[in-house]
Amino acid sequence: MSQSPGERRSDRTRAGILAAARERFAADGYERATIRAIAADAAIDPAMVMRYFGNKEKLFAAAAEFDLRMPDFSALPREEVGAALTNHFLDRWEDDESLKALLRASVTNEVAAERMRQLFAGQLAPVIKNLADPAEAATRAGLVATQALGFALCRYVLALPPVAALTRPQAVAWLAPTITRYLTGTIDPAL
Amino acid sequence: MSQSPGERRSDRTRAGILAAARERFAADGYERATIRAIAADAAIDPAMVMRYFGNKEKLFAAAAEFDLRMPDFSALPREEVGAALTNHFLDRWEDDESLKALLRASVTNEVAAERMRQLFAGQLAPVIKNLADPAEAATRAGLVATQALGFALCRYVLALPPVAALTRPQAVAWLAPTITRYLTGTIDPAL
DNA sequence: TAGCCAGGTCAACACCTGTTGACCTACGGT
DNA sequence: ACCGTAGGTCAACAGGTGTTGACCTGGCTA
Repeated sequence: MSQSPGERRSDRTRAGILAAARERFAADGYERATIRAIAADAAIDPAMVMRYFGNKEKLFAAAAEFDLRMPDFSALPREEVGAALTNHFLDRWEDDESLKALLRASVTNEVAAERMRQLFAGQLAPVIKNLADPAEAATRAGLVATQALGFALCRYVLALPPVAALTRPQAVAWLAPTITRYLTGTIDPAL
Repeated sequence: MSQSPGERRSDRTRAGILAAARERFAADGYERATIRAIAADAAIDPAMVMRYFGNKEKLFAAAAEFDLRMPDFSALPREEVGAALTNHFLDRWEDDESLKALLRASVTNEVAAERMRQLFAGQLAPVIKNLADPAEAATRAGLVATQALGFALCRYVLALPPVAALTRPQAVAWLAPTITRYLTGTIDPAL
């Protein structure tokens, strides 16, 4: 039953399925990405996907596992945090298709939506706790999410021409001040 | 063949189908909203949907027809435009499910995505032409879209708790300065 | 009153989906 | 040489999908 951690032969196919799944989910969303198509991309039988992952939901859960890899910003000067966070988001978005898969799926799939919520509550909010009043961290994380996800949606998913055309420095120049304000702007207690 | 514009008997069912379609598309997205379910909601036979709208894509096109109803902001003092536009977006979002249907669908359906693009290019950008350098209007419209759609996504679709919990005045207080900057902020020509 | 036709029903089609279980195959340990 | 088993194939299932065409029906007009 057990085997020493040298690689099993199945590890490669398992990884292949996951890679294909990430691509398909990212490109097509949850319902249009079919197990048959994913299996075909991985040059494997659809039944293998079931053997390895149980069912489609679990496959998606495995494919959309995602770590924001938030750095520690607390050493940076306060006025640079916004730009650093903005750059980090854009980096993360561009070198890992999982986020696109997660975003596309979370709009119609409740499991994916819940994972999206936990991403911001569990990975972004804690970092913000080190930068601002911890009691306000969740709200500030939510506001950052609106701008980060909105930009990603417009640029990578909808491909709105003027947004897709922005260069990286332009994008950062526009977004960073917004993010900075969401991180550090004062909250009117009268509201 | 022709008939005076007094109401046909079919107008009511046609409207019923459209209302049901809007609800379903808004709640489930394009692929999960089935014609059978829409027909059931409208208490009608699925074949009627086909008779009236031809096919599912055309039904969606009819259900997701949407007018932003942009007011003329040019009379307002410049510093109030951001808040006014923010409020207008929230109003529009909350009293018409078509926008939610369009957003949910546009993430996986290319026709819907194209309609979303035209919404901002055709209805928002022209208004902005009256407020800023017309050459920059498209870019500014795109930036506004990132924040407006991102906020709507987080609040109405994903229901991120901290974003869903914001009161209307709080939401406006946070968003309006962002929108204002996207409308009027200077663009560094060096980028 | 007869007949036409907009408006509506019904059953079926061809296809695609996730999922299952029976079967094959090659290889490592004995 | 043998056989157990991890890894893989194949064909089929049950159910849901968009879509179609044949058929009914009730009210208006001639």
